[in-house]
Amino acid sequence: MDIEQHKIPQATAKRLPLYYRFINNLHSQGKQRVSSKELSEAVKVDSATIRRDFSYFGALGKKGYGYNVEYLLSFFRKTLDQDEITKVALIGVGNLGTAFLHYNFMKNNNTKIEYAFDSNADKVGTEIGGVPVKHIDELEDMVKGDITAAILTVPSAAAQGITDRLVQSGVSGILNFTPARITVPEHIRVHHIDLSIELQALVYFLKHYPLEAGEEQEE
Amino acid sequence: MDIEQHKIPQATAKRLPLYYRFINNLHSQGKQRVSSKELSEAVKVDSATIRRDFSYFGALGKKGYGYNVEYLLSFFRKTLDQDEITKVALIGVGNLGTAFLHYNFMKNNNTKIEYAFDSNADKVGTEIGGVPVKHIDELEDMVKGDITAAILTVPSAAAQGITDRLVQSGVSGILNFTPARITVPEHIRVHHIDLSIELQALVYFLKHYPLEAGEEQEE
DNA sequence: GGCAGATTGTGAAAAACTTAACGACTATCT
DNA sequence: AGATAGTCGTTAAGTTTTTCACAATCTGCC
Ligand SMILES: NC(=O)c1ccc[n+]([C@@H]2O[C@H](COP(=O)([O-])OP(=O)(O)OC[C@H]3O[C@@H](n4cnc5c(N)ncnc54)[C@H](O)[C@@H]3O)[C@@H](O)[C@H]2O)c1
Ligand SMILES: NC(=O)c1ccc[n+]([C@@H]2O[C@H](COP(=O)([O-])OP(=O)(O)OC[C@H]3O[C@@H](n4cnc5c(N)ncnc54)[C@H](O)[C@@H]3O)[C@@H](O)[C@H]2O)c1
Repeated sequence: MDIEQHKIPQATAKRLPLYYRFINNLHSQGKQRVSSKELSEAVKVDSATIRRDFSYFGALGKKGYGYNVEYLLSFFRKTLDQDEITKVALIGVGNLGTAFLHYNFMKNNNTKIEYAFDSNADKVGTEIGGVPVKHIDELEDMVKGDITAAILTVPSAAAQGITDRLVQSGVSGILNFTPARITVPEHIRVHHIDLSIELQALVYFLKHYPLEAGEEQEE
Repeated sequence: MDIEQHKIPQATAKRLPLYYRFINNLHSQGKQRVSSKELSEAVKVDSATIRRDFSYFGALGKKGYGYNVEYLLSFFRKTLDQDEITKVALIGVGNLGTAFLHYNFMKNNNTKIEYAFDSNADKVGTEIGGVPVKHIDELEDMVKGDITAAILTVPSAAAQGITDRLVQSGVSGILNFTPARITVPEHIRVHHIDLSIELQALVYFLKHYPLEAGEEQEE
């Protein structure tokens, strides 16, 4: 299973959850079939790209017909491992961390925030959005063996230190919201989401890349 | 100025704010010069890529020496228009919106959230993080002519409706945090930041693309 | 049963992006 | 002064991703 999976381009892999969500929507609406063109309009991805993406998994559709929503859904559910839940920890229950805890990532999602951690005694012991907030000293004990990935929303000065501890505790992926570019061993995957940079980049594009008719949109 | 700017690859443009931030840090630390290799370690971008990126703007460095931090900083400040402030509005003062309001985007940044808007009467009239919260009915009046971009943090059901009103009011860029893929006229730029998808994609990569020594990290 | 129209899957081309490699140059040490 | 250890800018190669365009083939209808 894993050998063939490796053939799937990373760009495609990143779009899979997006496809999954929209197929899910269609299914809830009772739609039976969908074409790459329709899907394209909904998710704002070129229809040829969608067909190409799907084709990496074999022939999911039927010529002249399109894709069967039910079949597509069950296929993606399997492919995205929607049936097993991945446990996640969140570190840093501040403004951003609290917002995430209130948000139910489980909805349409195979991930669950099991624990949150903070160094602030006022927050420890509370429960936010159904997630218990633990003291950061308990990090290693709670995470070890159980938690696959971590969401990092601590102040940037603390980012590297916490990262090292997460790595020590066996976490294999980190979603880093701090502006710090953290250093990790090679087998650990880090995705950076840098909100200030996103905003600045948008503004830069507005000024320097005025959109003409027919131009591209970004992710 | 704009004609030549268009030669800069989008991938490069997205990295500029990142470079700017780190150059700023170096400058604060009193560092005089920096090499592409050092910068590479700090921002986790290949040093060849950095040299290539910088070279789109001409010869910013000196062979055998590196880059002068002071010069680099002033160059990027100019290029990223750090001297003029771009006014931004935030729509939807919920969990996520509130977190953003508390965060000072002005710090190291040329953007300022001028107003926030919400439909909830309890929130209207308050001030969060120094930003006044207005009623959504005032959107058109406040935004018109004054605001360049908007941060969208409303429930996804409201996203398209608010988007249409933003477009009507002359906003030219939207940072969309809702899962809805909004439709806009061609001259409007939308960047989607879809946090659920980011988390799901990370998990997918962990399962299907285990990192070997020497492999790549994602943004 | 057959035909018009729709839509896929994909080969091939193009575009976009990254990386390697190296000539030219700087700074510093002996 | 000459040797040594960097370092840039850039050319060229490599890689990844997107897009075009169309034969193959299925649907839906008559
Ligand atoms: N809030 C935003 O909109 C926003 C935007 C962009 C980036 N960020 C980044 O996200 C991160 C969090 O931002 P925030 O606004 O939520 O900050 P915050 O100060 O509100 O929250 C940080 C939390 O981390 C906790 N903390 C501090 N040190 C800790 C440690 N060593 N171990 C465990 N917990 C610790 C604090 O007690 C606090 O609760 C920051 O790095 C910030 O730069 C935030
Ligand atoms: N909170 C998260 O961590 C998170 C994560 C991923 C995605 N999102 C997305 O971000 C968006 C906001 O999430 P949230 O958790 O902040 O939701 P929320 O419900 O806490 O906040 C939404 C806010 O928008 C306001 N609102 C509703 N309709 C409005 C309208 N027509 N005009 C103006 N304001 C209106 C509400 O009063 C509320 O204050 C949602 O689309 C959500 O899916 C949030």
